[in-house]
Amino acid sequence: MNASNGKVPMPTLERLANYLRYLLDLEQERVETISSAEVEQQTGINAAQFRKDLSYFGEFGKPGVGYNVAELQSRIAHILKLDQEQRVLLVGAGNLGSALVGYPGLKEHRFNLVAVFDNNYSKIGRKLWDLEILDLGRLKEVNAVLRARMGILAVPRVAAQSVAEGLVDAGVDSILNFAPLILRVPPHVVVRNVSFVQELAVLSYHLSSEPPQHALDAKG
Amino acid sequence: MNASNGKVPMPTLERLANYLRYLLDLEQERVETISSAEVEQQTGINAAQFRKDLSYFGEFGKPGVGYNVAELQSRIAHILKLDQEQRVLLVGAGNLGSALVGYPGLKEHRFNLVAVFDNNYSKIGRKLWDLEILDLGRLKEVNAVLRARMGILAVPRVAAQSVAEGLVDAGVDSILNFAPLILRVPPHVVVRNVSFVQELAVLSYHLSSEPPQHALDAKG
DNA sequence: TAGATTGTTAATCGATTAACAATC
DNA sequence: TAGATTGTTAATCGATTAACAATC
Repeated sequence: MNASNGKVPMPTLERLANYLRYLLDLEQERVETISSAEVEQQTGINAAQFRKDLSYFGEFGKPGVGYNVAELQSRIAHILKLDQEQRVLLVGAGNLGSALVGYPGLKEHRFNLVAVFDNNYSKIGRKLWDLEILDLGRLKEVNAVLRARMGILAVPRVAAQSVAEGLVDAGVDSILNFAPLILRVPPHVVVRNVSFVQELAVLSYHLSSEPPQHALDAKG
Repeated sequence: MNASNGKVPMPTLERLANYLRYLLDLEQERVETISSAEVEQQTGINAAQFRKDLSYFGEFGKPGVGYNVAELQSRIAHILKLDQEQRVLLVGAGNLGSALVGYPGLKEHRFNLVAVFDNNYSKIGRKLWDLEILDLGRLKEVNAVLRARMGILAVPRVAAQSVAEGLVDAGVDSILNFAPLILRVPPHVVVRNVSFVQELAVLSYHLSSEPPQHALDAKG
């Protein structure tokens, strides 16, 4: 049910989520079948790449015909476990945490934010959207009941490592980390990092070579 | 001043921002010198990797001694253009946009959010923190004055492609995109994508193999 | 059947890591 | 000088792409 044999490259997993996004669109547009060449046209991802990515998980298409959109969509969703509820804990009820709770994309993909924690007593007990903000100290106790395995870390950098340890102690083994540091976690825990500054820094680097567009911009 | 000769691998650029983060810490702790082996200890990034990453940009250390923390910090900041103000336009004054304007990490790295745009008339004219929300239709006009080259796209998916085109038309050539789609932009424009759902999907996938931690959790 | 397109093997490309001569 | 650590070359590893036999 998982990757047939060995391990799946990380970039493949990342692309899988992209394919899914496009397949959901195509389903809405009542498109029944697509070929890998059409996927390349839509997404810009090489057709061979697409077929190779799928090959880690089995056979999905018919030679000479292509892929059934609905079937492929549902099989990719299944591979990524997006066909079942995933309970998620959020730590950090600041601006970012608030934006995440309000982000509809999570619910759409069946990620269910089941609790929000903070250590700031002026926030504890208040509501973030429809969720009451809980005392960070209750993390383990609360998750003994909720049994979420995913956690989102939206706290300041200085707090991140210790909160991560708290999450792990509470049974979380997948962490989405927004704090700009490399977390130390036990080997069974998977961490994904999102760093706005890193992303902007990479963009900033690339500005160097480009000519300032304004100078060229005569028309308009 | 840029990469001596050829092109720099993307992963190298991403790591550069990480090194910088740790160097700033070390500077605060008054650490004067570090070796690549110490960097590996701190960050978990292979020492040879670190030296190789730097080698794309010149020589930074002294054999037998190591690297001067302050100098290395400032040179990496210079490479990434984080030693000068970068003006950034934000489009989308929703929850995410609001979180970004309030995020202090941007200012710290000299990213300056100079204007916020939205097309929702109930938002235009109101303030997001200290910035007035401007009519999206005024993007080009406003940026003719501000001359920002970076843009952040924090709008719903359906609007993203057309807003991206507006940004490019307004002279932006670096885009940080939070909408879950692959933007079509001219070749001179660089795009970085951040997708919360994609990140969570990759984590969700990995849950499969791991044993539920709670079951093992006997000690209290 | 003829045409189209898959799944997969082989070839290419690029990034990571190890090894080491140069050098402080 | 002896010890430490760099910058870089060479070896390894892994991911992308091209090519094609299998097959609908």
